[in-house]
Amino acid sequence: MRRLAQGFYARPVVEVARELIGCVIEHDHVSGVIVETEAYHDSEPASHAFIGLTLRTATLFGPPGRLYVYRSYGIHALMNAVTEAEGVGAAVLIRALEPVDGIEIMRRRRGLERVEDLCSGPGKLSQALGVGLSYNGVDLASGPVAIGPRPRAWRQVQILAGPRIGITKAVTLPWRFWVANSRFVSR
DNA sequence: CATGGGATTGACT
DNA sequence: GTCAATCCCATGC
Repeated sequence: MRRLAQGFYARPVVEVARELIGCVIEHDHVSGVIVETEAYHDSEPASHAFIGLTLRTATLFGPPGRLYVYRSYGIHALMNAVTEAEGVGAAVLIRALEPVDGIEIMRRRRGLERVEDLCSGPGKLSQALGVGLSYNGVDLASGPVAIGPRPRAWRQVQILAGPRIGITKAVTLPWRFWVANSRFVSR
């Protein structure tokens, strides 16, 4: 699969979050189309990067086009694509996929049958793809996880925007994007 | 060194 | 609708 170049990520995070909708994410022959994203930026308190550069946030402040993976609620691995210039802490959380390849592998990893339940949440899709904490910092342009451009059929889909989910600060920013009428978005 | 919170999920009432 | 699981990391003593 042809991959998005680093320049794609080296732009304002909200723009990248919107444009990642419809793109394909792939790991080890398992793949899906991104149908839901959220943007996070160090200027607003919902972002992990808001506290500044620490051991945890180092990947966020690093070069764009890398993967930021962290553990949520002690249980789940959540995946983000790092954006903007090095030194700015900004990333796009991948929140849901429409499964494409390796659906049987996803079912085995998730222990579930329904296709709509495999990747319809940020913790679910990491498990379905087989991506864990050890992937923090890998380069999306050359590493084991790849993101490619929108297939032709996905170039015209309607994208909606609204408030982000599951946060307690900056709750009104409309920085969540999703495909209208998709059965594969979270919730 | 101890503590507290969290960008979630699945099970249960 | 409610709620617990579970662990990494930042912070404070």
